[in-house]
Amino acid sequence: MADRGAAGAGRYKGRSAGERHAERHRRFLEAALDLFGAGPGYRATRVVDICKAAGLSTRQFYEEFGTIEDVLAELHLYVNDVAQQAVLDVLPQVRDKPMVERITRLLRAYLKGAASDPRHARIAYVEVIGVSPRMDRQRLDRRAVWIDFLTRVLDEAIERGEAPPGDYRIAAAAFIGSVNGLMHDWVVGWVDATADEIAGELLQTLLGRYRIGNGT
Amino acid sequence: MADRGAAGAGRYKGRSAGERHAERHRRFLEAALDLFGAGPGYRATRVVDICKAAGLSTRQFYEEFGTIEDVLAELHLYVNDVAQQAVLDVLPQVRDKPMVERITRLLRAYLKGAASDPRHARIAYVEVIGVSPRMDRQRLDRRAVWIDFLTRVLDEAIERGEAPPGDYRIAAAAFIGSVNGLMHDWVVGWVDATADEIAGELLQTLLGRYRIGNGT
DNA sequence: ACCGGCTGAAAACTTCTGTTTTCAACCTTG
DNA sequence: CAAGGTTGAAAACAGAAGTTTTCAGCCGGT
Repeated sequence: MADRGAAGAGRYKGRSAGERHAERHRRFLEAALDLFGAGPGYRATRVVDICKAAGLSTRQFYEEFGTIEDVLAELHLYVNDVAQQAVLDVLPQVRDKPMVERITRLLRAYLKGAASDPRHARIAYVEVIGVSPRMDRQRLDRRAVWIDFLTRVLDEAIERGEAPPGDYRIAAAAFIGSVNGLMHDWVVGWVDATADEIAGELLQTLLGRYRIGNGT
Repeated sequence: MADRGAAGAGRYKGRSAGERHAERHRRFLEAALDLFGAGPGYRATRVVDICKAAGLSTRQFYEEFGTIEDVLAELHLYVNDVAQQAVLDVLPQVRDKPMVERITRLLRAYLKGAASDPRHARIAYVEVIGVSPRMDRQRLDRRAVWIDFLTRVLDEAIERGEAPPGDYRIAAAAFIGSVNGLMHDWVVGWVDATADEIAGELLQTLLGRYRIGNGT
């Protein structure tokens, strides 16, 4: 009885089990990004479609994910992270700028991060909607982060006297709703406008609502 | 060979075939309004659930509707009609009022018509989203009507000098997106606010965006 | 009272997908 | 080069709904 267990998590084609694992995970995610974001969409995509696009088998799919919804959830977190990182990247550059410019640049950074890849935009604003209580929960969690962020920025605008004081909790939630609503309509092609026009429109909405610039 | 065909579309329990037909149609719709709008929702409702709630059989269901989606489509048109009628009802009363008051009352009327029955609100802002290309088409059609209406009201505000002139086509689309986005979040419980607060918020957004009142 | 349409419940049938299993070919290690 | 893990494709299996059919009983006209 030789040491059979030694081959347990053996190497294969030069890579370790974990590496092969991660590689397939990535291939599944990329296939799903195409299918969900530029193909038939989440609802119309079957497990076998993802497998075919990834060049892998269903058995391997179930080795990586529990359900197809897990794939969507992971993609949702990912596209959100990309947008968030885009905002964080410009944050230090606008620290000492006047509020109007600051908000303009932050908003532009967000939209660039969220929507320069149309597949990302479709997943973030269209495909994740109305899927399940679990996905709703994840969306709500992410939304809470953005509301916090927006609230902090606005509070500072008030402190600096660049916006009239007041309680903007509902207004912040409303603006997030506006972004989601407009972006949805834009992504599905109901609004005929360029990305810049969309950004300008959201900016007008935000500045107009908070009367930023004329701190009465 | 007597006149057998005479019994063709006979009466039954005092009502004609058409009346019995219409009655069942109505019962299916009411059951679905409850299930979609206050129960498990459209996605989680099965044909047998509607039948059970309506006290009818699946065979009768398929005599009235082709698919469960037809039921949703009919309810969507209905709840939209209710909201539209609410707006049309106040229109004559605000003809000669100043713009701020006019828009305030129209918006309040809309929200009252669309959301005083929570089942209606849920169907209009939540359940119809992301269902199918066919439902998307119907949503788009209804949305176009609202954009037309809003554009007409705003053009008149400009004519009267109560808003600065400009091209507001994108802005109108954006506002509709805002309404849908905020109402969605509110209906699913993500925004903790009263109906009046929601109305006030949307009003601030609209007036702020269009600078209504100070026709520069 | 009888005949035939109408009703409502249940069963049967169908289709679509998700999920698991099988199997032959393939790699790596000892 | 033999043994045993690894892979990928296909087949088998399972389950949930949608949809159609059946059938016993009810109703209304002749």
